[in-house]
Amino acid sequence: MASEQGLDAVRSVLENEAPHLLEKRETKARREGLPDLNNATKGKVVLRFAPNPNGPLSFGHARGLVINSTYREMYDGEFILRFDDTDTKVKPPMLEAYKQIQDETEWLIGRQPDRVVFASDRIETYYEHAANMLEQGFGYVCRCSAEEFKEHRVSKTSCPCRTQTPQDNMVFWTRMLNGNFKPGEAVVRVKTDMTLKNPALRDWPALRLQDTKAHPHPRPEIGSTYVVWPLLDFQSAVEDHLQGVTHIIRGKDLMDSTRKQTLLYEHFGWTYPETLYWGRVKVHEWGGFSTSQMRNDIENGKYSGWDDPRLPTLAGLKKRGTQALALRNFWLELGITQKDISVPLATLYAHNTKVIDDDAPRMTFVRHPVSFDLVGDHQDSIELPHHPNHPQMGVRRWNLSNGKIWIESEDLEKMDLRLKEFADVALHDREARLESIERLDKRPIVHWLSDQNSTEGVLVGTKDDTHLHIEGRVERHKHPVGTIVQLERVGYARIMEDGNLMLCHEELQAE
RNA sequence: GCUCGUAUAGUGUAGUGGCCCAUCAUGAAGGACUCUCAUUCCUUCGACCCGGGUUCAAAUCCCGGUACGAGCACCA
Repeated sequence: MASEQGLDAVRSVLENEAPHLLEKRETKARREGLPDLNNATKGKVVLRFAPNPNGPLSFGHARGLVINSTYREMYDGEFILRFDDTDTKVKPPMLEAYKQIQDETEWLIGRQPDRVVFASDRIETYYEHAANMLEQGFGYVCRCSAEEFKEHRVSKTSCPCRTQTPQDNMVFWTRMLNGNFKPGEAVVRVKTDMTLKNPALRDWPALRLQDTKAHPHPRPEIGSTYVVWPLLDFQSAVEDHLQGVTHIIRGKDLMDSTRKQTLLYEHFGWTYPETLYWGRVKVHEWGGFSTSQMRNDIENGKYSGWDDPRLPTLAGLKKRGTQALALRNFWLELGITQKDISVPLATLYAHNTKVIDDDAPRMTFVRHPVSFDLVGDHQDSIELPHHPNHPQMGVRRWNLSNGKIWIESEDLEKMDLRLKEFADVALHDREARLESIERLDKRPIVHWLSDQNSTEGVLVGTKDDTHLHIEGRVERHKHPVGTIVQLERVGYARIMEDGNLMLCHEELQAE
């Protein structure tokens, strides 16, 4: 009917016979941004992000920062940055990382955290809760070796220490604090249930001993002060409660941690925060990087530092010109699904391009340049816009009075070229003969450089795990260090401290 | 092995029983604009892991299978 009499005819029939069918269907709106939090009241939400400062922040850390701080904005709540620096041997903190992480946090989320907490400043507080736990009988000092306890965990049997009286436990606890035990000889456990289905939850360890003489804490004010240190599950659980954290959003690798901590909260009579998890994210182009592996590779010279652009650190990404907003948009788009995913860098680059293109002045870089002499009448100078879509950004003026120009060697295959914004030329030997100022035909348009307005320069970048190093001529400019420019026909680049250019989005041209 | 979790286009993502022959982005291909292989815009391509069940109705709920991931550290 619609095809024969038109839609209007159909409509009029419906109006008469079934008007309700014409009512606008309410289409499900695609959800914008992050989903609502459970049990969240505006103004009362407290979130935290708790990295170990054993190195600067990496790409993956950005997720925790972005998601948590975005919820802070959504609910007008509080965001805590907490340094979980309670291990001095396996993953020892790095002193410089404390400040760097705070700086990077501010860079990424655009504001300072509402609170900054150092776990290593709060050891006495954790002790109080440990003592409390022992006195109340839901914790005990276990003097079994790790191997011995493992057998108990597997066989669902209690170890001999489990039935000690609170008094005995307090005696052992004091001896732990006094350094009468060596690391490995005693540990404080939370009494749960040795028959729990999940073996990970059975009487889990809460505090242990560390040889802080041999491995002092890197913060000088802490150093070797303490020998008893809380483990993550205990420290984090107690601190979350003390700080009034209402929502925890973290990796699903910590799901069992939530269960362990919930058991502890039950003992203390506390209510566990709402918890959300995200799955693992891999980037196609990056293998597995661990903080300790990166540290090794930096020390042995494989990478130039934490800001080596080949590294998935925030510092490395920043050096390549990745914008904080692009990173935020990227993580917000992924959301908080529990799926394990693998994303290509192209996705991050797409976000970055959107952020930078409007503000990126155009510049010219001629790779593998070949010089030509202009032959024919031409003006002494030309003007080029800084940005084709934004005339208000002004123009750059090139001087052509010495008649010498540079062209990319890759463009020489064609003899007839259009020098962008200038003239049609024909190449012969090292001469570029002017054929027309007006564009007359469809010959390819190439970028080029006036000799007087360019210097030798280097374009660097990365290709997989190697450096890209392209010699060429770079246009003279007055942009400050750090400016993101667009090298026409080449790509976006960041102006570096040494005056060279760093490609923002690796890929193309394996040279 | 035990425990837990997840499965929607190439890659991500929306979707919590009917508005879904499935959203949005990215990607790829084509096109418009442009004196950049940029930006912007348009078009096209492409998916509900498998098998049962519940229901008038299932991507959505249940069960089973499969796949992938994580935890079972005196690391975080």
